[in-house]
Parts: sequence; C-alpha cells; structure tokens
Amino acid sequence: MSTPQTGTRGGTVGIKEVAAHAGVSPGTVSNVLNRPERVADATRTRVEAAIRELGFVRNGSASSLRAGQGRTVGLMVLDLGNPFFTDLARGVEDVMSERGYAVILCSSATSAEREERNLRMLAEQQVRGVLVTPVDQGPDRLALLRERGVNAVMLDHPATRPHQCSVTVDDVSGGQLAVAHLLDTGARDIAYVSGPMGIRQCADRHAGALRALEQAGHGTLRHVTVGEMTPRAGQEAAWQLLGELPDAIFCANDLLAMGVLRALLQQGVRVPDRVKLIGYDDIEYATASAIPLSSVRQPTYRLGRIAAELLLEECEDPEGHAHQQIMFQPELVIRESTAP
Amino acid sequence: MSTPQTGTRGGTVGIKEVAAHAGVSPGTVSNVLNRPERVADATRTRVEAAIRELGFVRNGSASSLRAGQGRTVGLMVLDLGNPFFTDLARGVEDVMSERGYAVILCSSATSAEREERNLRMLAEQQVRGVLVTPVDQGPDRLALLRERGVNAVMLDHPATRPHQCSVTVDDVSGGQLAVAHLLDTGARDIAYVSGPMGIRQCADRHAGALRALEQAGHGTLRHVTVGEMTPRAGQEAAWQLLGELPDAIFCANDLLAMGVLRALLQQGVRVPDRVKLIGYDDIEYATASAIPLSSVRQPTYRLGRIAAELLLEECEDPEGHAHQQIMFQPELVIRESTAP
DNA sequence: TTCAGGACTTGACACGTTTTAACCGGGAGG
DNA sequence: CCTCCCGGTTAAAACGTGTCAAGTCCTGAA
Repeated sequence: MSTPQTGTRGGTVGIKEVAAHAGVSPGTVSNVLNRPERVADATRTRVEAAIRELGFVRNGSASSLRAGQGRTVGLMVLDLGNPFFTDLARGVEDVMSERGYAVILCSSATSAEREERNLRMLAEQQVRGVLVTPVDQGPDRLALLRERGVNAVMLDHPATRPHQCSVTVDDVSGGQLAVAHLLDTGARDIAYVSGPMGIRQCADRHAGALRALEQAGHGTLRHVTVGEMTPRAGQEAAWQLLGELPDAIFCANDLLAMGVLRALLQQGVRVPDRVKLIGYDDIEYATASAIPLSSVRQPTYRLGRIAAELLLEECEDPEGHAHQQIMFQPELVIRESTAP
Repeated sequence: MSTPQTGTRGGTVGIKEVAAHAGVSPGTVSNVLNRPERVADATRTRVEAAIRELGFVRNGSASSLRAGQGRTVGLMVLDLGNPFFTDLARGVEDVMSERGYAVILCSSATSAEREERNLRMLAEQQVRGVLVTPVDQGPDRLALLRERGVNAVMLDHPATRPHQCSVTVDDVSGGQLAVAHLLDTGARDIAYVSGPMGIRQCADRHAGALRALEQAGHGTLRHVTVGEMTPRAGQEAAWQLLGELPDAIFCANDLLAMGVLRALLQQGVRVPDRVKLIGYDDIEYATASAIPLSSVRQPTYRLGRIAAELLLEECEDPEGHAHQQIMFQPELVIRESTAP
C-alpha cells in the first residue's frame, strides 16, 4: 500500500536507505563501513545484513569527495608493448587489487606531452598516489601532483627529489656485466644498440659498458641509437652494422636484440660464431628465441610489487614512513647467443 | 594586509576561487568547463585566464558525484602476462587517452572470485562503462554493474545478452584454419594443447579443429589440457606427448606453443621435420622464436581500439547507439614450424 | 538513590561541483 | 507603453558520503 520512501531518487540505494532498513542512522552505517570497531556487534551485523539485502555499493565519488582522498592510484609506464613494463604493471596490479585499490593505467608512449596530459588527468581523478616511469629527466612534471598532496614513487628511475621513494635496478652495473661478459668471450670490437640517450636506462647501460672496457683495458665501443626500442628498430640498427660487422652487439633491450638477431640471421650472419649478441631485461620470450638470448635479468615483477607496497605505506601512514631509494642488482643470464 | 578569502580551506584551488578571481559566479566557471558555447567570448577568455593563473584542476570526485557519471572506464583482462591482452589494453588505452577518459585496469587472472571482486570495485568507482574479457560463461557477474547503469562491451567474447556490444574474432574459424593447414602438410595424428575448456576460446578453437578434421574426412585429434596458458604449462603438456609423438601439435595459444617448442627441442625432437607445430595469436615474439612459429593472427590492437570506441559511443550517445556484435576473421600465418 | 563515566548512536553540516530556475537589461513587436 | 523574448549570468539547491560534537542509555561505584 505505502510507497517505499527511498531517500534517493534514482534506482541506486544509498547509505540512507541502508540506515532506514536497519533501523539506524546514516552515520552508523558510515561507521560500519569505515571504523567497524566503533560499533556494537549487534548493530554491525544488522547493518551488514541490510547492506547485503539491498545490494548496497558505496559511492566512491561521494566518499572520496568528502574524505578528501580516494582509493585509486595511477600507474604511468613508458610502453605497454614492452613485456618489461607489463610485468611491472602486473606486480603493481596484484598488490593494489589485494589491498582494495583501483589502478588507473596510463602509457606515456615515451611522449612528454602525453605524459603531461595523463598526469593532469590523474590529478583530476584525485588519485592517492602515482607510480611513474618518467619519460625524461627534464622539467619536474610531477609538481602538479605534489602540490596537491599526491604521493609519488619513481619506478625504474632514481628519485629526482630528496623526499621521494624510488625503486630501481642498477643499470650501470648491468651494462658493465653485459660488456665484461662479451669481453670475456674474446670480443673486442663491440657495438651498443640503444634507444635515445635521453632515456636514462640507455645512458646508464652505456656508462656501464664504458666502465667494463676501461677496467679490462682493451676493446672498443661503437654506438648505434634508434628512435624506439622495438624489434623493428633493432632490425634497422642491425642493417647499419652489416657493412662492418662488430665482434659482439650489446642491446639496451631484449626487444631490440630480437630485431637485431632476426636481421643477422636473415643475412646469414652466424650467431654466436661470427657475432655474439646480448640483450637486456631477460623477458620470458628471450629464452625461446631462435638463438636463446643471453641477457641481463631484472626482478621486474618484484619491482612492481615493492614499488606498490612502498606507495601504499606512504599513503596510509605518512608519519611512520621513511622514504627509501631501493636499488636492485641485475643478474647476468648466459645463453647460446654468447656461447664461445 | 587583507587575508585572501579562499573559498576552500586546503591548499587546492576550487571553482569558487577561480570565479572570484575572474569576477564571475561559480556557475559560470562550471559552464566554461562543460558548455563553453553558452558563455560569452569575453567572459570565457577571462575565466580561462584565471584557471591558468591559479593552476586550477577540476575535482573529478565532486564532478562525477554531482553529474552522476565520471570520465573513467574499467578494463578487465584475463592475464596481464599475455601479450595478446596487453596489445588489447594498448588499443583501449590509446583511444581512451585521446578522448580524455581514465582507464582502470584490472586483471582477473582467470579467477572468477577475483573477477567479481574487481567488478565490485569498478562499481564503487562509478565507472561509466567496462570492457570485459570474462572468465567463464557462468553466472552473469555483470548484473551488478548493469543495474547501476554501467555500459559493458564484451571483449574477445560474444555478447551474453541481447542488448550488448561485443567485439570478437571467429575462434572456430581460427581453429579450423590451423588444423586444415596441418592436414595439408600431411599430418594425420594431431594433438591439441589447450587451457581449461571452460575458457571459451579454448573450446571454440577445439570445435574448429574438429570441423577441419570432419571436412577433410581423415585425421584424428588428441587433446591435452593444462591449467594455465603459459610457456611453462606448454612445456608440461609436451612432456605428456613425448611417449607417443603426434605428427603435429596445435596450441590454443602462442605462449603454450613456445613452451611446447622448447620441450621438443630439448628432447631432440626435430621441428617441423618430425612434429609440426602451430600456435595462436601471432604475438610479436612468435616470429623470433627458435623455429619461427606458424600461428593464427588476430587483429588484437584494433580489437581493443574498436571495443573502446564502441563503448564510448554507447556512453555518450545512448539513444543513437545501435548495439553491435562485431566479429573479425583470423588469418593464417605460415612460418617454418609447419614447413613441409 | 545518585552520579560519574563509558559505550554507542545520532543529527547536522561540509566536501566541490553541476544544474535549474530565476534574473537582468534591452530591443522587437503589438 | 506594455509585453515578450533574448543571450548571458547568477544564486541556491542538490549529489551521497564522512566527521564530530552532542546526545542517550547503561553499568557500577559511592
């Protein structure tokens, strides 16, 4: 007979209706949701029942508007086509999902402009924190977020500011490992194939390569840079080297290495007999390539997990949180492409 | 001397302050943001200047609370470790980023429980729509979202309800292509390696394989199922086949195929001379594998883009939108692993 | 019997934006 | 001269939740 007196117009049920249905006030429902310990067992179970019966789901917009902070974080990677970054993303997503956070995924596609656009969007979305693999060392595009109280953790990039967390892998050491290994196999004329040197990883691995040469006291390094770090670009880099083949090629990336390998094999260059080849990242597919690829392994998935945990710690307990710059050591993985 | 009369306490500047700074009312600022055509040119430029000067960024929570809908969509994939899904995600992210939407990324990791948890979270986040590759054909877990007015597009899965968009690739046809090709090369005793048959793709490709056998009038199909669709699982599947080797192996997935290939080569089985091998998806790395892998190509990136565009159309113009079930045809890619 | 104090609960307001109806001054039409 | 309409703008009322001061009820000690 009586029309149900819904507190809200639309079809969605809100906290008010739950309250009415359970015979308590909206404030109590909110307490059940956010500080369950403050409400008596009896009332709590009653409210929880009402929530289930009415199929209530919390309105995140209202919640984060009022509370000033929501349960979303942003993740910005350089290239979604690179398994390195998707493994990272997997680590991040796993942790965030466990802890009830939503991950907003952005790809800057190595474009500073797109990075900036995405960061602005993340700011609008009121994210609680961001995980970023920055495009360059250039202007501090994170300022926009920082002044709005958004925490940031640098991913695979050293902290650019004093009070900031970062999780990285020692790329200088990685480059050194790779080239020292090439020198060990007897190579002397070595080529380094990389993306733009503006990308820190490319520059650091290069520095490591030089250090290895210096320590060995012999060997030379040629340098080929290409626009992006994809198999296709690797192929093109290899063509440039065909005129005068080096003894060994160190690629800044397994994707590049796969392209190089393909071009070499197509031209009948024997790997590793004529040219030795080593990549970087040790992506899963490197094992399965035509000539199993030597590489430098990074704890990628774990990198993502740890960065995510660091960010959450910083968000949920800002006082007790000490900023950390964590650096992992990479590991040399020797396979057939550098066999003696 | 006079303290600035900020409308808002915190450090963040809101619509009110912009209004004060530009000498208009908050409502006008809102109009500049949402219906610029309704405000006089002079006022608009004045407001825009104020926005720039004060570094105002819109509070998405408040906006979507009041407007009832935000600018975020959810993307749920089965497995972030699989290049097929990350290519999909790339397509989706590219479109959404262009159009100013945020993408919340979720991985169900083929777990129904996790799928449900993530869908609930997406509902809380007030997403405007979702793109889903569902875990199974089971209970309609999207109901929760639908009754809250959230649009859904099925990704790589046929629509499960009448009024729903979907973007798929014809997996039956793909399975048929693959096996017909294997029969062409002379193979008769064929093995199909797949993940759980609860996964539609695995089942459909199997159906296609059977159809090819039927049409040819000869050949037999053995079936090995494994728990997940990873290289490791493929390796294990291959071990099961080592006792009595088939003439050819059709894998439901390139990842599986790479694992199978690796196991076969390790055991000294020659591919394609002794056993022919074909995968599915034609992921980029399949080309670069030890024996370049024949595969069935899907327009993966485009799938993501089109699904995203469909979803946006449905969200932004619900009346003019006609639900579509788009099905692409896959394409056979022949490489060395099935050479005669 | 009274009162202090604790354990819960309540009610009203605030968060920053969108939206609606009302308002304004002035030119056109009656 | 009055009315109506016009583009442009404004003031005020929502949207659904979190917070906190102010209650209410109950127990146990004085």
